[in-house]
Amino acid sequence: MAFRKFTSPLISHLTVLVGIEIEQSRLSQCMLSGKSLVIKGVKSHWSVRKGEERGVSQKGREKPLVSQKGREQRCQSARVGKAIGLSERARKEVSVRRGGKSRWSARKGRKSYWSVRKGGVSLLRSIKEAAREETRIVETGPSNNICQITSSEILGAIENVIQDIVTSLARNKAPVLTLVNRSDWGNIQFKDSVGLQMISHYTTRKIKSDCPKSAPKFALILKILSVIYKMVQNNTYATKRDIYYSDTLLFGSQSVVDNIVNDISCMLKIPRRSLHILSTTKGCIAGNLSYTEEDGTKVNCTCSATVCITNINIFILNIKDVITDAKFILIVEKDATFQRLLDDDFCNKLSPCIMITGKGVPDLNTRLLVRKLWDTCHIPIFTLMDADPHGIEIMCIYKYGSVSMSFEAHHLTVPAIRWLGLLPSDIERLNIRKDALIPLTKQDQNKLASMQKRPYVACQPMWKKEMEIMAASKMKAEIQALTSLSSDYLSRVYLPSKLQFGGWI
DNA sequence: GTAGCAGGTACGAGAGTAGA
DNA sequence: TCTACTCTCGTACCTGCTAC
Repeated sequence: MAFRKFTSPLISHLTVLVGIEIEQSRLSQCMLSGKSLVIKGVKSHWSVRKGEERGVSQKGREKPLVSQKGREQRCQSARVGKAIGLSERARKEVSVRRGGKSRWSARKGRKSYWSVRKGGVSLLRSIKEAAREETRIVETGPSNNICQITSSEILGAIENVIQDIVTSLARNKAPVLTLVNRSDWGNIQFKDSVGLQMISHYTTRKIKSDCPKSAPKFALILKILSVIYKMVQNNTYATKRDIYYSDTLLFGSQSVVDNIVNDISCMLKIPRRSLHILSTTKGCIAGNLSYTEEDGTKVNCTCSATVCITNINIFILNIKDVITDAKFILIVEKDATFQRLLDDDFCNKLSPCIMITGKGVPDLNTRLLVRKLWDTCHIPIFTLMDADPHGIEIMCIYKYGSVSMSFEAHHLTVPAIRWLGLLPSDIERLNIRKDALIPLTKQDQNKLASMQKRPYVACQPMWKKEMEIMAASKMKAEIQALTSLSSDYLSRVYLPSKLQFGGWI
């Protein structure tokens, strides 16, 4: 009786939150017998398993949970925007660049940074050497196989969480959810071959259902778990934004949903994409690359007279038949620079290559794609970032991952990535005008100082030196600062020189 | 055509708060 | 008082809409 008295109202509340109808009479039997929970009212994951055996319908994937129209509009507008070529800002930049006087000829005769290196090696040779170096690095790393998690495993993991909650209720204990401290550097270790990685004995935090402070979060976690459960069952997809808009009053703000989704992903040890939560297309790719998507669609990113830019979507992980003659991959921080290099036909002019931009901080899809291409092609990957603390930060996210997503580092990082530019030492070496530079703000300086303390900086003495140069000069520079030298200095001089003479660190 | 704003993807740091 | 946790704010990048 005591069991029923305690569990009935709570289970009722719980089932409303979770959206899963649990047969109470069977539940109590399960509690006593230790058998699995009986869940009804929604399609059992067993039927999903059977569906998997029959083959999952593509149609289901094309029918997300909510806001399908809105997402399609966003993706469509992005496609159209890219297809027409330059963005508004990029066009503005081009107009500003007109009239820029080249200073390259003026620098002829001055002792060059490059001349210090004994005899310039050819582009192909230096790149091949770099590739061999990267291969040696990755060989020491862990397996690169990205495991695919089945729907039944995901549903099972969620059911285990619910079962633990119900078991606590049955024992007259307030249910508690245990989450990993994702933002704690103490839970992170640095491995040169992987990047930032979560340690096995990480610290956790408790989300108690009987504590006024954490109870709302406890409920929201269950709510989102139920959303994920249904999406996995029905093979539908949604963005975090979609989930937020499904009940804005309940969630309050998008950041609440963002945090909980990441917490759930970390708690279940299941990547976010496997939870059927995807991101709006953000990254773009162009260059010497073609592949076949999971549904058989052939995608050609090859740059030619008509620029072809492909948006990076959630299904990038399942691409096959990757064909490329590219000698290297160039990751560009900003979309404006990406567009400018496409205008200059950089992908074909120098040597066939692939260009990728994550438009600032990269989303998961872009990071997955970089990793996928690295695993598939084994060609050198270089980054072109602003010479400021945020540029370095973004590069580190590609190379070593982020703290909060360290539990997925194996699938997202490429430690072999090299910093091609814009290096703080380039600012003085190229004699970039002072008025093209920007003073470091106090926040920039704080960020730089905190980054210098990070574990991966210790094993990158060249990076450390560049950071020290930036800290000492108290100045930063955007990639666009190179246009103060000449309008096409970046694609005509800077990048070819860097690639030819191995100007990366 | 341009500027401003809202909203989208990320990230981290630090202040504030509640509980032990 | 200390610790753990949450929330806010700031950074980067972008697009789309609206008013002028």
